Amino acid sequence: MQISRDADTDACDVKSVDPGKVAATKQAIIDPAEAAELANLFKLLADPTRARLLHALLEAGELCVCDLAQTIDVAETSVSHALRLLRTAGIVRNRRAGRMIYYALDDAHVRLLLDLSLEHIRHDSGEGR
Amino acid sequence: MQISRDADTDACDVKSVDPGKVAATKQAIIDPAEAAELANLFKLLADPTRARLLHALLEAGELCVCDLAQTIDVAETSVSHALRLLRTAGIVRNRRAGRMIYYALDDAHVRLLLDLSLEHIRHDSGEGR
DNA sequence: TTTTTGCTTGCACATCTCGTAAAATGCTGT
DNA sequence: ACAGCATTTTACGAGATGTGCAAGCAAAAA
Repeated sequence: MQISRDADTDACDVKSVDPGKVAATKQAIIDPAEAAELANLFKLLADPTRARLLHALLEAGELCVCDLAQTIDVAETSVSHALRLLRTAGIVRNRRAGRMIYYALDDAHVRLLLDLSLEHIRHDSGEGR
Repeated sequence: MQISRDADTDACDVKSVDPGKVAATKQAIIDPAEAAELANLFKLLADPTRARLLHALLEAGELCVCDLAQTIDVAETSVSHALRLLRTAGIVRNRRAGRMIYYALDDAHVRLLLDLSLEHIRHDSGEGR
């Protein structure tokens, strides 16, 4: 069980139980940059307010900020802050109509993510760990 | 469909632009408890270390902690912390073999989420909105 | 014009999260 | 028993995050 010393990815002596598998997996997985991007996407969904906001838009199609705030029962300021993040990330889109601003979902992948994860938690509910 | 003023959900005078849509959406979306659960699921994926960890397990099938740490190039302690969260949430499963502990994915939904979101960031790269 | 309405932004604060270091646990081999 | 290794746990500090308040802005109403 000698340890490969060539190290195509790392420099000195590191102990691996299965160096071959490590090397193979190492180049199969996403790089740190992609991982950060992926994490940022999930971070946007990882907040109750934003999750409900997105779900509301998924159901209603389009809503102005005040109705959105009322729907999820959160202060308008919070909603605005949340929407800003989602807008910057390209997940929602907004349209001005007079003094109101209507928001809508603008990302097909996010719809799927929401649906899939809803299914997940609903199937898992009631299971102890 | 006139708007009921009794307010089954809110108390006093709140201004809605489209009260009907608000009421309809309000009962169609997830409640705060489910939203929190959903957010917690996404929180687990919303970290570069955990994302790469999961992706590594997705590719390799099963790996011990030290190999996992080496694969994603992170200190074993950090990996252990990350795995604890994933294990508690039921996303990964572990098996002891001698002094090593092997981890593997234990959630089909999470596989789909990972794949779907990878597709997302790979399709969106370089696209402006 | 001035006022009001709908929304956004900047700031302060409390809270949470992640990684590191150090100590503890559990298993193997001598 | 003891030493050594793989992993976990605890404690702690730096950084990030969500929310409310108050001020700012833009469009409609007076």
